[in-house]
Amino acid sequence: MAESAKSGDQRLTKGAILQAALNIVDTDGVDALSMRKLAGQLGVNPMSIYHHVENKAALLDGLTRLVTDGARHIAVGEGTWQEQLRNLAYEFRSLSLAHRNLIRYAFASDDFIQRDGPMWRTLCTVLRTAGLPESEVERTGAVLAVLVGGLLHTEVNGTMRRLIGSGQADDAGFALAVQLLIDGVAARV
Amino acid sequence: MAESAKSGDQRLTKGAILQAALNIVDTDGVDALSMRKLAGQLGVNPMSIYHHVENKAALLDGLTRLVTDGARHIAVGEGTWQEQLRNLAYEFRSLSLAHRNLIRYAFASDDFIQRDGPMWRTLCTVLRTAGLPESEVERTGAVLAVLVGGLLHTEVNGTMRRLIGSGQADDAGFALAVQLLIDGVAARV
DNA sequence: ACCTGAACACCGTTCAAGT
DNA sequence: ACCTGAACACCGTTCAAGT
Repeated sequence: MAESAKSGDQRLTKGAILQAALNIVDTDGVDALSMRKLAGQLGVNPMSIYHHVENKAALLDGLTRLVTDGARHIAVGEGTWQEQLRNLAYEFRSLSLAHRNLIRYAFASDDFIQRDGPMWRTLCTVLRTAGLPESEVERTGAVLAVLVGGLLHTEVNGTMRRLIGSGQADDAGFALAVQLLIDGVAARV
Repeated sequence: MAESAKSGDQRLTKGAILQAALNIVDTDGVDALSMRKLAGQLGVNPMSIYHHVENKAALLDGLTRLVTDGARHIAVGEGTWQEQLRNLAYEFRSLSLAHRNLIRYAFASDDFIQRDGPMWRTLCTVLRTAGLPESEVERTGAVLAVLVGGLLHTEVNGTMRRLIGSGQADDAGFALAVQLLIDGVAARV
């Protein structure tokens, strides 16, 4: 189990570091990630890591970027703006659920939702095709991004499941929330 | 500045511990709170604290409960259900903004939004008077609680201000979001 | 009952020294 | 250029000893 990824390449690379770190975070959470444990996992001196990564914060940043790069290829479909909005929300969701522990950490930081990121731009485009006045597009986009983000944050940390006592709590809660938001937008076009 | 709260009472009390801890969190953030620094602030041996508080996690829990106890006295007014919902949201907001650093931490935990807490109960009551079918009250309540919570989380951590580049970004964003949610609920009654 | 000092098992990070 | 060991300045927490 330990001493992974050390067979062919004796050189330590940033990619290997990120991969091992993501592994720890995915299985044991962000709190379980320490430079020392990560080094142990890589079979390397703890200080070697600092030659490829500035510090622990930068490492976590790199992890977040690695995982959210999947957002660069979002297809929103050709349906109505309601369907496009729903698709976008579900894209955001599956991206978040793929690495729950990391995303839970990322939401706590203050720069997770990126202005002018691919997701943001798509969202604004959809709102424009919905017929929202240009002066309201950005503000509404920000609010929607933040609301869906918060929604996913509570799904990922288990709050949603706790509040709704049912089996399909997360799916049902997310679907209801998205529908509610779409209705809210519809009232403003 | 240091050695505060040690004049009359030589006995260490849980109340004094919580107060000093809240002070540190309010001014320097949750990460700046350590048992050792807290003890220094109280002019006491770090280990003395453990006679009044089980551990650091319990201390932070106590802090959260201390601050959110204000929710016990929420008045929602006599207006329409829309006005009541808006009032409730703004009560939640002022409670959150009073201790930004602590609330920022609390949102990251998985048990901040309490089912059957005073806020939850009020929310469900308002939804019933709005005419929402009983079978949907709890689920809708959960979703609204979670959405407003996420909204406040991003206001408190600065995301909202960053996404909307204006001066009154937080106020405008919150108002818009709440109106959008109310419209969403209106579409379901 | 309450307080304390020493100690344990950890952290992130710096820095000088090695190859 | 990359790696490493020792060291610094911190953590939370346990435990035996004091009053």
